[in-house]
Amino acid sequence: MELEDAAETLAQLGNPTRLEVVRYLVKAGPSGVPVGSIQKQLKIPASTLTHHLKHLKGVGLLMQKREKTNLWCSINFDRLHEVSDFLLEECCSFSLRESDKAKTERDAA
Amino acid sequence: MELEDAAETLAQLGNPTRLEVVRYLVKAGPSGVPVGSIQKQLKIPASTLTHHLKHLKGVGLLMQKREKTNLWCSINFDRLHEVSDFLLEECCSFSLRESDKAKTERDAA
DNA sequence: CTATTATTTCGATTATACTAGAAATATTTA
DNA sequence: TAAATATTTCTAGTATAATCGAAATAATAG
Repeated sequence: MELEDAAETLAQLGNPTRLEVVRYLVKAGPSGVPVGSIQKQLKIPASTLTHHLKHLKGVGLLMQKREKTNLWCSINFDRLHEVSDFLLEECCSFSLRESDKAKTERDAA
Repeated sequence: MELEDAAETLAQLGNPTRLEVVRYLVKAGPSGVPVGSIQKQLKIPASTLTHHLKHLKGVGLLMQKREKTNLWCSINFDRLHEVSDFLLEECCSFSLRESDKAKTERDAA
């Protein structure tokens, strides 16, 4: 994943309303939920929700599939993993050291 | 990690200049680098860099320590893990299924 | 104290994002 | 076709963020 792409994806995740939607969709699982259900459950005005869904779709985090009058939304878990992986790339060994250091410092206190 | 907190942290990571700084600091490791080194290496104007560092510090991603005239910057790896964990919370089992499904679809094609 | 180096504050410009009501469009059912 | 439901587009106000040059401030060394 390229830096520009990762930054754009993270920026989209960085809006509280959108992150709430993402969390909701993650919990909904692969089958997803209709736009209207998200709107009612999270109490987001329809036009605002559409706006945010467009953003999430734009960075590939959201997949949509029409069924009758409902538009079903689901999270692209692979994409979520990609951005998460970008953040942790090459830092895990350092991270362990930091955690250990922090723990050591806490124990000493 | 709370949603509002995670969103704010992700938003800060969602700026390409800041993400570049973060990546640079991750590679620099726990010992970190002085502000001036970041500025020269990534060719970011000093005032712009200060602005972004303040943001990263504000969400706890950046730690700073003065030594002589230099201000050393290092990444808070634990914090980076926290936000990464928030993204993947409760979605890993789904994610595997999605990946498998995708793989299956590719194999079928 | 002065000079040097490092970093920050100030100020101003420009651009982009969030929000949501009202109206429009799409999709299905009767 | 008409009615009902679901979703999107349009529009506009408001707010916040990114950028960076110039000047100011810190911190050290001589």
